[in-house]
Amino acid sequence: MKEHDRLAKTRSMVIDAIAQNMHLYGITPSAGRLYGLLFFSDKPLTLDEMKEELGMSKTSMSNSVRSLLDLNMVEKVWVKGERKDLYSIRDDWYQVFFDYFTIRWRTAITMNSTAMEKSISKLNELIDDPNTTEAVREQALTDMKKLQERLDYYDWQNRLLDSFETKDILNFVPIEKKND
Amino acid sequence: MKEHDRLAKTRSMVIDAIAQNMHLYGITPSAGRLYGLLFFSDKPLTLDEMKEELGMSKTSMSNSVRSLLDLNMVEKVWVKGERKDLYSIRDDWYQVFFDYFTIRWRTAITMNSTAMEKSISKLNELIDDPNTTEAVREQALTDMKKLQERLDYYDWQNRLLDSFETKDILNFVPIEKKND
DNA sequence: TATTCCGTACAGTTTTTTCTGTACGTACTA
DNA sequence: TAGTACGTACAGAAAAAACTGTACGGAATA
Repeated sequence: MKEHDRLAKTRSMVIDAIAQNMHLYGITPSAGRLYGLLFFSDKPLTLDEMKEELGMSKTSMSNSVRSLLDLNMVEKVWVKGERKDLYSIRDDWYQVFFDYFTIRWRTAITMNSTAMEKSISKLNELIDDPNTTEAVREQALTDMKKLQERLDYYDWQNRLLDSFETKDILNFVPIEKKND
Repeated sequence: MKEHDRLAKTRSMVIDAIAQNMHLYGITPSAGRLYGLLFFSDKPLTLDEMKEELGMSKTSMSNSVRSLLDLNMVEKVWVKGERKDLYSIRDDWYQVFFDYFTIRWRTAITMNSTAMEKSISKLNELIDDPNTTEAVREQALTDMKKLQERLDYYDWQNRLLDSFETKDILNFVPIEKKND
């Protein structure tokens, strides 16, 4: 069985690396290991198989799978005559990469933008209020300028994310590398 | 003091949003709050001022500042005749954004690529070994193909990151939005 | 040189997150 | 309809992370 060990060791080295870096996607190392397992698996796996393979509880597998599903990194597969749910890795890496930004970054940018727009509106009220002292009005104007700059930046980020979502970015950075 | 409260409330709303979304950069909410504080501060702050403002320990401030420094989100400022270290936010947002990918993503991609290249090399040995059974050889070939595909994907990511690092991306997604 | 002040390493505590086992709702089977 | 199998909600346990106070090394001051 020496040769199987060599194969397994090779796999686990890669899985370790993947698991360790999965935090970039907000995924725990455990879910990262699961992802690595699915990466090498040539057939979809059930929760019980995962549990068996990783020596963890079924509940953990269920949760990990969900977090991977949320990011479209994994998909549920239907297999005729199989009662259990089956999951396999989604192998269009580029789409997964783009989805991550659409799902996580877009949300964050929107949240921040919304808060800042609300804030700007409140600051405007404050500035227009005749009872506001000059010192406060000045401060409000300074804050508003900062917020406005930041909103411009978020607008840029949104446009970058647009190019991900539409895959336009691939015109600029093509999948096939230029042969030069 | 009603007007100061309104100003403060407006700020804290924005700071909350920032703090909450800072996890995208692998920054804790606490460090995120600090970042928000520095965002609005019109002068560099000392650790003691931060500690005072956020009601946390100086040690925490020290750690938070370091994590922000690591990502180039904050910079140490020298002020004549001041013994304490002063820190202010780096306000070239775009650069900060690019730096994040250079610092965190590039590292991760390199780690994964290295592991996979090593793995491929081991698999090649296994394939060349005359003692290897046919079943294992086949499996090794399958694994190798997967790893090779993944390496191509990492190469694409690296090229995307190159365009960030060189700021070439700004030719594709310009800071100034087109007026259409 | 002695003294004071500053930032951080370190160890211990608190808080948060992750993981597990049990229990339950739903869907398939007989 | 009763029984079985599956996935997940929930509560508690274990592990990890964040936070604090103390103590120390190094730099500025006197």
